[in-house]
This record gives sequence, structure tokens and C-alpha cells, in this order.
Amino acid sequence: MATGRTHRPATRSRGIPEATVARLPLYLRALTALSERSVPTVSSEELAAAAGVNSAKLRKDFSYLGSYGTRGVGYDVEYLVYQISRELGLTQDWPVVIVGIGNLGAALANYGGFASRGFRVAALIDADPAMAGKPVAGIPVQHTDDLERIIKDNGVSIGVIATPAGAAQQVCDRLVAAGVTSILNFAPTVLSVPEGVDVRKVDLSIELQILAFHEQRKAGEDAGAVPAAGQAVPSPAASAPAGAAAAAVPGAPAAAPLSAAAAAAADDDAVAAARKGRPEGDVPAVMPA
Amino acid sequence: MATGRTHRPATRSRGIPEATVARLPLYLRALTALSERSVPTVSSEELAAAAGVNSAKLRKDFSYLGSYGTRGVGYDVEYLVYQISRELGLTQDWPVVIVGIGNLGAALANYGGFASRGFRVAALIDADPAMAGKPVAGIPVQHTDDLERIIKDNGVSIGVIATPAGAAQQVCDRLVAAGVTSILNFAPTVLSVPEGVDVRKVDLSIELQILAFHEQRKAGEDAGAVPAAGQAVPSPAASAPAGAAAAAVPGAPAAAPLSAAAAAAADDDAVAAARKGRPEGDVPAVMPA
DNA sequence: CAATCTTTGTGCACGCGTTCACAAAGACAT
DNA sequence: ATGTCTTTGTGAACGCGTGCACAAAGATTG
Repeated sequence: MATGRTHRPATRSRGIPEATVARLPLYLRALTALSERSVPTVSSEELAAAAGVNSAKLRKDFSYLGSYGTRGVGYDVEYLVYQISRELGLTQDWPVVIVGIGNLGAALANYGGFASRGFRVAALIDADPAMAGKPVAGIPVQHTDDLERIIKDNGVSIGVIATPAGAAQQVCDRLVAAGVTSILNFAPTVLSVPEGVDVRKVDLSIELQILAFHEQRKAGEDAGAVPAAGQAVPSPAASAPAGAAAAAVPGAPAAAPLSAAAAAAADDDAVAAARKGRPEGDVPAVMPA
Repeated sequence: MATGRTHRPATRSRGIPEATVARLPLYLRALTALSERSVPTVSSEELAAAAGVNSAKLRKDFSYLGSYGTRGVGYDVEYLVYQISRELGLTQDWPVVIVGIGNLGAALANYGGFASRGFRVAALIDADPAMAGKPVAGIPVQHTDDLERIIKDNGVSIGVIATPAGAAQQVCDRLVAAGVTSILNFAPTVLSVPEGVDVRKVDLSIELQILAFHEQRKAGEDAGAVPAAGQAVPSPAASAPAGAAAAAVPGAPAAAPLSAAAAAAADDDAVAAARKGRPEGDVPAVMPA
């Protein structure tokens, strides 16, 4: 899953909870599959299973849209597909521009799911002059200089940013200034946008880190339960002030049966934290663009 | 952001809330940036701004990790970077395999954020024999036949699925059988996995649909507030049973300017929806792989 | 037409997550 | 030492989301 969520606080749009909106596409996909198999109706139980959610939740979600089911029978597949599509605004055409045609941008341009459901890749934009004119996924790449014109000519309101982190905010500003009001950001940066502009973020690095957290936890449990409290850690930088904490770099947190490592490491790791220089990793820049 | 979230219901891992875990990578990134600029300390206010969250939330998040701040001063950057890294399990090496080296898979392999922070692309796997041996991002692609061996030889516990939707579940099953316990899924499908296996999903199509929903809403409001209730829609399939239901969609919930598009469309779209066969869009298959 | 069976729609309770607001802790100046 | 000022850490209130459990609605059968 993607992460982050820079939406209006919790302004339940219209009357539909944000959490429900996020699941509608899931239901829609499951319904579309059923539709293709010419299945006329489905029960909340079946559909919920297909969408990977619990049936009570699904029924409640649908109840926000209206009473589209028939007791004792279930939901009419075609009818529901239409209702959800309409609710999501998929009955209209949404021209989209992708900025940053690197590996990721190209992948997105080729992404089948984009073209379907009303989304149309109106243009591909990149800052590299060498890319200009070159076709990607059948669409010629245009130069950043024309960004504003492209947005306006095509009436684009949704932009996808797949540039390196460093260029993201600038691109974002230009998109917004040109009229874009919804942005899907793949660059690992927090974008600041004016009120009224929606930003959704997809961050691969974050997803992996979350998985690592759970993975570590699982390993820890398997290996004999790491002290639940686990805070055998030294005291904060209390005594050791900022800058100084840098020099002392003891052995790296060795790797024993997975968990033991974490626990044992904790002890002197406090000092390990000190190893200045390149403290952890790098700045997760995205594609080479 | 990615979507979906197939985690254990709400089993607050250890003591750290899931929501907090999801934000730690965000803080870590902001802290790393500060560290590179050799900033010694930060206040919760500053760091929160950099990470795009509210300071109270950040302080509470950190409080779950322990008391790592100094009142009146703030947090020691280096120290905090270390603590969060350790908490997320980033102090150890995480070999990762990417299955499905299409456009997306290649983009992921080249993704800089992957290599950083302890994640190491141990292998690239694809079902296409023609791909075998061909280097992508400096790593030779291997054939699916060797999947199990690769997983075991490298002690991989995290797998990334970037295959077409149709192959995802099968690949998933093989990964799990071979020992993988955490999966990052880019294929637009609901994966079913045994207890104990974590799955996170990133679905581009869903993100766009959510944006479209809000976009439609904004357009509607601008154009003179679409009837908040807006459910002037016909009655469900109540009277009109299954198959026929498609046709029985009377006038759409009228509308003004912008929303007019949706409304107008709705009218015949109802019928359009009826056009069986390929009712709405297609099955959002991912990369051509 | 009555009885039975299936499945929806929802009232209700519970728990997680967010936010406020403030006391406590420590730095720093005098 | 004492006082002031800054910033953390957290108790408490609130709101959203989830899931249970069941009444109501409609299909279906006899």
C-alpha cells in the first residue's frame, strides 16, 4: 500500500467516510471481475471475500451510498458497478499528466490500470531535453518548459509526480499554479500545497520499512521473545550533548539469532548512534529520472 | 500513499501503535536530512513541520519509543536517527527479491531508496526465459524456476511482487512456501496468505480513483453545490431484477455546471453501464511484465 | 396466504488515533 | 541559588472506524 495521506483533516466528504472512499475502488475491481464473468448478483458475503474485507464493513460502506441491495438476494452487479463508478467520478474523463519520465514514470505511463476507468494519460513531461519527442508508451515526451501550456490546453486537474525528490516541490508548485488540484506524489518528499489541493503519496521506501518493522518483531518473537519493554537502552543524550555524541563508534550491532541482536545491541548501540559521518543511509532519491 | 493494509487486525505490535510505526520512516527521513546538514538538535515543532505532521502527534509518537528528548532543548538528531532505525529494524540487513521485472520491476530495482536503509536487492526474478541473465540495475535477472532456491540461499524474508495481476497469487504462494513472511504487492489483486505473513499493497489505480473522487467533489462544489444528498437516483434493482436492472436507470441526478458533465454522462451512462461484455473498464492488469 | 429462509441495513458499543492543554523538567541567565 | 523561559511528555476528551448482532425486508416454498 501507499502511505501518507495529506487530505483535509477528516472532513468527511459529502457524507461518505474517507475510509469508505478508499475501499470503493476495491469493491469496484471485484465487481468488475464478476461482471466480466456475467455474474448477475452477489451477496455481501461473497463480495466481501473477493475484496478482502469483512462483510459487515462492506454493507456499512454501501449503506453510505444508498440502499442498493435486495434483502434475501444481494446486490445487482451491473447496477452497483455503475453506482460506485459514478460516486467515484469515474463516469467522466480525467486527463492526467505524468511529470518525470524515468524508470518509474515510464512504468506508470505503461500501466494498464491508468488507461482504464476514465483516466487518460494526456501528456508525459520531463526536464531532460534529450527525452523530448521520444515516445514512451506511445506518447511523445514533452519538455518541462511547456508544462503550464500542456496543463491548460488539456484541462488537466490531476498530476502525477515521478521526479527525483529534489525536483518534486518545484514541479508541484508549477502544477498547482497551472491549475492542477490533485497530485499523486511518488517522490520521497513532503509536498506543501495550498488549501484545496489534494496530495496522495506513494512511498516505496516507507512501505518496506514498515514491513521490516513487523519482520523484525516476528523474528524477535520466534527467537525467544525480546523483552517486551525492551528499553534497556541507555539514557538519552542527556549527559552526552549533541555534537560530542559523534565519535564513539563501537562495534556495529552484530547479528545473532535475529532478536538477540536487537536486544544485545541496544546496550552499546547508544554509543553506536554516535558514529557520525553517514549516520544511517542516504537520502532516498527516487529515479535517476 | 499506498493503499490497503492486510495486517493483523490491530494487534498493536509490542506497544507501538500501527499508525505510529507508519510515521516513523517519515521522521527518519526528515532527521536524516537534518543530520546531513549537521544540525545537532531539533524541537518537536521543527521536526513535525519537516515531516508534515502536527507536533503533538510527533511527541506522542516518540513517547512510545521512550523519553529521548530534552525538555527546553529538543531532540538530539543523531541519537534519534539511531533509535528510530533500531526500532524499525533498519540496523540489520534485509535481503529483498523482486519478482516480475517489467517496467515497474525495473523501476523498483533501480530505485535508490531501496538500497539505502538496510534493504538490499538480493535478486530479480522473472518468468520470461528471454529475460534470464539480462542485467537490470546491475543485477542479472533469474528465472522463476529458481525462485525457491534463491529465497533460501539468500535467507530472504521480504518479497516484492510486481507481476501482472494474474500471476500474483501464484508467485505469492511460492514465496511464502519458500519462507518469505513479508510481501509488498504491486499487483492489483487481493492476495490471500496464511497467518503470520504480512502483506502491504501499493495500488496506483486505487490512489487515482480516490483522487478522482475528491476532484469530482471539488468541481461539484465550485459549480454551485451539487445537491448534498444527491440521491435522486432511481430505486435499486428492487423492482427491476438483476440483468434488466442495468437499463432501468431513469434520469440522472441532474446537476449544474461542472457536475453537469457527470450528470449528463450519467444519463446515457446508465445504459452504457448496461452494455454488458466489457461493462466498465478492463481488469487493471499491471505491467506487461 | 402463511410460514420459512436468506440477506440486507443499521443501532450500538468498543477501541484506536488525534488533539488539546498543561504540569514537569531542564536549560540558561542573573 | 533562584527565577524565568523553553520544550517535552502525557492525561484526558473526543471523534472516527470497526465489528457485533439483530430486526426488518423481501424472496421462496408449500
